[in-house]
Amino acid sequence: MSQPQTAITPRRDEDFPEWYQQVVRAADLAENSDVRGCMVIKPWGYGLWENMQRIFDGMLKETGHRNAYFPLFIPLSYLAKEAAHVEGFAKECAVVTHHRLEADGRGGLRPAPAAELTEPLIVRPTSETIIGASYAKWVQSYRDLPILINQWCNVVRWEMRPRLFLRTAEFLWQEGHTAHESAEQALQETDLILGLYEKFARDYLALPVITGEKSEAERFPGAVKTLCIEAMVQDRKAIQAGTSHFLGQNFAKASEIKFQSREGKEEYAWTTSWGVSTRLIGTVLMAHSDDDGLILPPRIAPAQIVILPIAPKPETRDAVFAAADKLAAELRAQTAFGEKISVEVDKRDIGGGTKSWEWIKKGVPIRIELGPRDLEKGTVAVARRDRGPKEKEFVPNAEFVAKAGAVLEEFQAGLLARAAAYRDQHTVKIDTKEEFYAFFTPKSSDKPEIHGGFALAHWNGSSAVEEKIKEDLKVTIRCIPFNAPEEDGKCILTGEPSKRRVVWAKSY
RNA sequence: CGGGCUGUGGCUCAGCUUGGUAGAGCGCUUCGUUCGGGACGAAGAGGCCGCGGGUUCGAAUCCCGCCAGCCCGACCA
Repeated sequence: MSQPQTAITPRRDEDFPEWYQQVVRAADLAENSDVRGCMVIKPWGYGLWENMQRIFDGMLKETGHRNAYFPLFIPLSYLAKEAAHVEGFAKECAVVTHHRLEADGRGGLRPAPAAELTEPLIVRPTSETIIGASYAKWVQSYRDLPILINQWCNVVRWEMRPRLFLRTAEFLWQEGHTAHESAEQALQETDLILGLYEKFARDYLALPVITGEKSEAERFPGAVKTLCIEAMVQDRKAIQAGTSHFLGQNFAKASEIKFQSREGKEEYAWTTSWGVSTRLIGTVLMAHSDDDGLILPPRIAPAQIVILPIAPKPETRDAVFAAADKLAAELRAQTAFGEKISVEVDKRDIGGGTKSWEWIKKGVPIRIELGPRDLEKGTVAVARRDRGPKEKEFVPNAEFVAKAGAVLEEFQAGLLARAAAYRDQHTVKIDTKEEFYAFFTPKSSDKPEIHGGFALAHWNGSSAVEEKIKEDLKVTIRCIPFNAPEEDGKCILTGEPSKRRVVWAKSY
């Protein structure tokens, strides 16, 4: 029987979206549920999320934030308080209208007409308004500020075109909501959080991201200023991996968050909000994985090392299993990144090759095979997920235990370097309209190949230009990057003068 | 919500044009041989053919309606 050359079909270069779906499935991360647009996150995928939560939650705590929890349901009238906010979210809200069911006389159930709510509730698409209502009660004086609260929760946005992790009707995220005495302090908070997001993405998810500000067209509904981190994934599209919003006094006015200032005057508070979601899982997948499946950064892998006992003969089984457990215990006593190494021993009675391939597809950084011959020689067979699937190295047992942490750290650094090199390779300065259009136009239009990337090009600052380019090419401004030097140039479309290049790309 | 396509064991699909008692591969169970890289053989389990109606002696197959999913457009973390 002839095996496919790669564990995942199709390959990335053949059909990237389909490849993505197959990797999600092969890695056992999640599956579609019977409810359209909603996903079941399976233990391996949820383990990733738990690690992300633990890490980022720690970063928030260190910077003075505390967790709280606000209701899932929001009175319809709350959403209506901020005009731009309504505009942005009204189209995708789930609405609760009844509080009881009754028999419909045909063996089924229906909402009881007598139990209709006087005011419908919406399922939160985000919580600015309901949290604002609480803050309005909590804040009287400048002495009550700042309020620095975060919540981990689910939200619902009724999406038309769901894709596992990237865009689902229900998703998990954290949303931070802060209120401050001055615009400066709120802006500082917005910057602080963006910095945390960048660090989290780079140091833990191995994602090199561009930080910057969104153009008006891409701004959060109701925000004065939206900052973001943008990553490039392997089809060279951009993906917004996290956003931090300066809300000015828009939501404070809508929710009546007022306080008496140091000067004794009544003033509106200045608020921020910011979030990252389970979309990060999809981002990590698309940034690092290959044609054999998922590749996980060790710092977030639910298991960093898996031990596969090779017990061909029943009589060697007990000895091999015992040795595997012993090795696991020794490895767990070691550290990587200053934390205990996580190790799993897979004793399931299935074919050795099949088992190996399962873990390859799940993206475990290091696989250890331990068989009878190793016991005799005191070695282990080490395979790394960032090398070929059949490459393995026989290493003295003690030596591997001693250097396991260092290997994981090197693995993590390698992923980041590879992703950064890929991004840099596909980030180009473009100065003419012709070149710009050529860059973003695939050679085969019916089945577009992977093309494009990040284009750094000048822009006159007008939304009309953005709109035109979006219409022509489906390309948008991902951000106005912070690190870009000022330079004189001409708008890519109009030729008008421009002071700075912005990042253009197709996006998720 | 508009346009195109598809609904058949857990999964991927054939069968439908030309109606005649449900098929394959993978997966699953058991037994045996294997086992240091997706093993092989044998025997099994599993399906109101998306739902409802119609035509017919007879419908997975033809007709009508509905529902769901996928792809393409407008929206989005």
